[in-house]
Amino acid sequence: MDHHHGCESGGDGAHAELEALVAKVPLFAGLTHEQISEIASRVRPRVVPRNQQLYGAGDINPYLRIIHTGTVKVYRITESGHEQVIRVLGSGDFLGEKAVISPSASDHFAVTLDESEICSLDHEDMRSYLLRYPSVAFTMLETLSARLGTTEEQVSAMTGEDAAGRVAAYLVGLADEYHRSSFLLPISKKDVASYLGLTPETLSRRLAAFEDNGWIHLHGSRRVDLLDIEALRLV
Amino acid sequence: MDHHHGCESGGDGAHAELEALVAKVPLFAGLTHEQISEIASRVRPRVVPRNQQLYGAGDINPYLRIIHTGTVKVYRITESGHEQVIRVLGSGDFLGEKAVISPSASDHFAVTLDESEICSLDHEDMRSYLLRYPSVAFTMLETLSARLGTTEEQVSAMTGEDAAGRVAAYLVGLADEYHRSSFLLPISKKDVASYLGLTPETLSRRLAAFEDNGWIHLHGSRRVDLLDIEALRLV
DNA sequence: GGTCGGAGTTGACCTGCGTCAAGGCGCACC
DNA sequence: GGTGCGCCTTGACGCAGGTCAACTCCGACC
Repeated sequence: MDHHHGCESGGDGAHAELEALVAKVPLFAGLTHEQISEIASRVRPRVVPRNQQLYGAGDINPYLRIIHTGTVKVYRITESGHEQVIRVLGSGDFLGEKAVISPSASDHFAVTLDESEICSLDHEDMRSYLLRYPSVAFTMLETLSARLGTTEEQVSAMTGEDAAGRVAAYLVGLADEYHRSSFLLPISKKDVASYLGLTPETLSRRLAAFEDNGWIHLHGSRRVDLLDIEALRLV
Repeated sequence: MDHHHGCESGGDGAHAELEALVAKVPLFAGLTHEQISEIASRVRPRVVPRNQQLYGAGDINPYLRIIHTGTVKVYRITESGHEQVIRVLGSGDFLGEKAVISPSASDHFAVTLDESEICSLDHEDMRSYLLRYPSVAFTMLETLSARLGTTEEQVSAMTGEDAAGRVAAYLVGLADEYHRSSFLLPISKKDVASYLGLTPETLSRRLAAFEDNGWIHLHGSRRVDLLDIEALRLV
């Protein structure tokens, strides 16, 4: 199997591959071939190993990063040392936009969960695309607006739903996203717990209770089968 | 005292006033006089009484709204009936951008807390400004990015800090924002409690405890004097 | 300025979830 | 394929904060 990742540097062939990669990024959908080509020529592709920190709190992160393959976890650490998972990004998603929009030290961390192909774009370049290509800015607005909606939902779930409700809603949400009732958790249970604002112990107990009720079935440490989605929807 | 609100309809004088008003909106900062004038001619100004709902969950809210004066509370209601205050907007802020960016039924509510001057902009018009005037899109990106940061902080505070910590951080945040240690709460204590993910009872108890400690002084139902900001910063 | 309703306060109670602790186990890396 | 670390689970326990209830009080509106 020829591992010829598009994100590696090289000659003209590599550039053509890069263009194909950039063309697939939602953020750049709707641009002309020439515009794609311009962007591709300024992009810095890289294969990042698993568990690599992309940037941390306090860093002046100088790049907008686009994930081609792999998964990235974004989290913060509160003063009291508590780790809070903010969101998990996958193929086609971008991160580091905050520094592009308003340069400042980051207040959160980003780390790869799998080996990932990630392209980096310089701030100045990205700003110029935002100002010159309205569709890029508009797509970014769509994304940020959607993220804001998700995060707001996270807030209201934290106080409006109890542990069981949040866990059930999370599982049903995954099933909806994947269009099936059996799936692998995208992140470790520890991280799921953090994302839901719970301790791992509480998550474990709720899942065990769901399994006792015959609503779900757990397999290994990642696989989840939803047996009674309706019951889960009713919390 | 001549109450000649700029946001009322009328002849050319009113249009000039409208332009002045639009020119002051951060979202439109950096536009030329002509561009401002174009926007002003499409804007629908209105004086909205206190406690008026601007839109509710389920509505297809057809306008981007810009607040010239007054205060607007944005909140959601969870399935379990819990009210969660998401944010409070004031002079110069806008709301309803979500529907402009991705038309869909709203999932939250917006209500005025004071009599407010609010201008409405049609979706289609706003979209055209976003696509034609990059600075408008960029400013909106700045705003959404800042809101996202605030909301993410809300999330981590919910699970990372206890009630006292959240209340203290909120008070210190207000003092920073107003640059003084004595101020009026921008919203009712009930709404503050909701914003912080607490019950009114718990908020009341924490404030009482702070007062017992000599850290703050409460006056009437809205005035707060911070007597020992350092103690509050240490939770 | 009166009056009425909702906001705020205070108290008592109780429970859900965090904390601490200990043990098993899976998975990643060697 | 071994092995060891860190994830996951299970149990016991305590308490922060939610709930219910009763009362006060402010302030909006007439």
